[in-house]
Amino acid sequence: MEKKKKKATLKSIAQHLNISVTTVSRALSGYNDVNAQTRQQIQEAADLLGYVPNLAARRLVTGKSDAIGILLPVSYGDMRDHFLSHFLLHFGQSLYAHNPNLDLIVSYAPEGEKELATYQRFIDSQRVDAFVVLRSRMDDARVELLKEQKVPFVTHGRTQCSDDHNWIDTDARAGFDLATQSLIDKGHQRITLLNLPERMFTSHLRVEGYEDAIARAGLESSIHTMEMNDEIPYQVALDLLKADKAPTGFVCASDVIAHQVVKAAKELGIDPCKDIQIIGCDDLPLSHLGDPTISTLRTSLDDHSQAIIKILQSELNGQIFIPRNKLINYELVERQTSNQAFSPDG
Amino acid sequence: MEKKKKKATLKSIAQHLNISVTTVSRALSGYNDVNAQTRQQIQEAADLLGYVPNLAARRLVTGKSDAIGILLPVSYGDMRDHFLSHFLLHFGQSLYAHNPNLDLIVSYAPEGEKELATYQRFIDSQRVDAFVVLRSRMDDARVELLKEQKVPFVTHGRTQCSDDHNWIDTDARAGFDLATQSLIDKGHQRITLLNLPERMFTSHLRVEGYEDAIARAGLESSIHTMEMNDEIPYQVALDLLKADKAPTGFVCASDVIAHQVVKAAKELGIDPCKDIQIIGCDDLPLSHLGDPTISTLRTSLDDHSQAIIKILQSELNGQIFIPRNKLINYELVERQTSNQAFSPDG
DNA sequence: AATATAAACCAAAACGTTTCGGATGTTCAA
DNA sequence: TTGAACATCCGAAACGTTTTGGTTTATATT
Repeated sequence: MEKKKKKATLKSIAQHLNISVTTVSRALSGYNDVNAQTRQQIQEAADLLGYVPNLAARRLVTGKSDAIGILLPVSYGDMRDHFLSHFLLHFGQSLYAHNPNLDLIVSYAPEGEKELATYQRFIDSQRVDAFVVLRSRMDDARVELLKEQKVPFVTHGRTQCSDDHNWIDTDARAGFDLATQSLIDKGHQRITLLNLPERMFTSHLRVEGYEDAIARAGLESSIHTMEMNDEIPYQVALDLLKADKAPTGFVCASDVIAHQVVKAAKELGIDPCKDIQIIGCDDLPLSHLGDPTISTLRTSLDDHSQAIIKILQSELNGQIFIPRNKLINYELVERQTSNQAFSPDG
Repeated sequence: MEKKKKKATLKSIAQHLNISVTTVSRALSGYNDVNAQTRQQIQEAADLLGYVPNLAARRLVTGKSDAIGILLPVSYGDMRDHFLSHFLLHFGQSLYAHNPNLDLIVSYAPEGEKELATYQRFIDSQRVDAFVVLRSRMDDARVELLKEQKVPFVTHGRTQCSDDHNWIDTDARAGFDLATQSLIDKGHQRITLLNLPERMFTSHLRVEGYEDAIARAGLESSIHTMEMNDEIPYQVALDLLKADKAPTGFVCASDVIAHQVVKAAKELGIDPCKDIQIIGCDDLPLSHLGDPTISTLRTSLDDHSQAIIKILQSELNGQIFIPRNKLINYELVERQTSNQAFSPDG
């Protein structure tokens, strides 16, 4: 009671019980070379004094930081990324649920010349035990750096050399096959894929899935690639819908694109739920609240987080390195733009 | 060259230059009791060897962690929060821009019995120098705890006792005055406020702003309070629109509510841009992409982040404690649901 | 009785900083 | 010539852990 507000340390517990610091330390970390009764006394004293280990001291001596780092790859104009921001929230939660003593350290390293230097500083200061690398690129210098420095990491998205590092990714191939097939099943004969640029690895996978389904049905492939903004997909959709033999089925790489197809259709007096049908991807909030509600391919961010954490965990414990990976399934959520009967005569 | 892959430390620099550790330390931290030439030599050696200070060691001795903590107040069913997730992204970015050596540590402490214990553990382990407290509540135990333990913090949102702690908040009073006034200026005679429950402090401020404008114009106040979900606001809007003397102007506490008003209006054959007009709040992505696009009150998340960081900074440097605060302005973004001429005869 | 084994404990070193309290030599005013 | 003031440097302690390499005592084995 006289120790007042002083922070409890191993030493203070030790002299409180007239015992050595070593024993207190070993008792609290569960070593078995301490007598059951002694351990209990120590535990009680620790609880009483409200002992919480000083992490800096522990980290200094062990060299481990018990922290995971995420260096945000966003740049300034790029802050509205729905996936990234929600992923962060989910990952933080999942990490805590998995182990409340693991810290998540969030910093910032936008693509560019200073990107690698930022990673290097992070590694050197030993702030984190492992990284989660977001927005992985085909040819990703971050991956090379981390591999070379032997820092554990998991990428979100595959890269060129996915064989020799950990990654998780969405199964875009299966997902876009599924979406395309569902339109085929409804009787669509002309189905188009509105895709994003090929610099992203996923874009290729979307093409593969789409073409798998198209080929199975003996239909003709029709793919349009575009940047995603508020204007271009809208124009593309407008042109497509005005053409002869316009497509009736639209599989879109993003809900944002799907939404612009809806807009273009409305403009032309085409019913976006019956005359044509549309499936997007990512299940953005606007998709289930809009008018019409937009069908979409959805993945669970919890699945993403869980998968990453599982890999991280085995990585941090394991002695030998085995590259691990995990594909996350897409689920087709059928909403108004694809859950009604298709009337090809529209 | 022979030191190969060994990590550079103060000691290694010191013996490399045949000089004391103290001097190296003081040179690198910019003290002025070291000769200019010596300092330069040290700096060069440090750069050459790629010296990066070991943060654990520094933290151990200084007792400072150079880290800001955010304990997410979300619970599991509650992960879709648009503000929170985007705020996190922005804040991380802004913090880095302000000082790349400050860590942001994200963990998790949902409202409930364990909430305070989580904070306490965080404080005791000295992981962070300061907290950002999100989703502040009127009567907030976290605030009490942090005040008592004298840990610096800023709340996002005011509390009962806002006088004696740091906070930032949106200026909901001014914002809702502005929105209401803009509808008045368009000629609306019956304007209703669709508000969120009063347990949130902001709800009161919205009422004040709304009533200020209504009173100035000599109109009649009409307020409806509801939970925000996919059903209730829709029903409320439906009932309101069907009634005699239905309101023509709708000021909504959230874009989600605004959106449901649009939906209800469409259902009843009422034009949500001309027969009635609607202003939401928060500028969710669905608002500028939807059909119609929804007018909204917007704040800049960068403003939020900057304000918090500024307060944090003076808090961490300052010796005497002066409670600081900052109101963030709302900006009225006029889109289709309020940027056309109003035709009251509809 | 001697020796091996096991159980329980501990002193001291180490981790890499920062900082306190000088120490040394040089310069300048009186 | 004295001593004060300054510029520059440094040794050693401290921060709170973990871990190494023991020692001591009791028990089991030969």
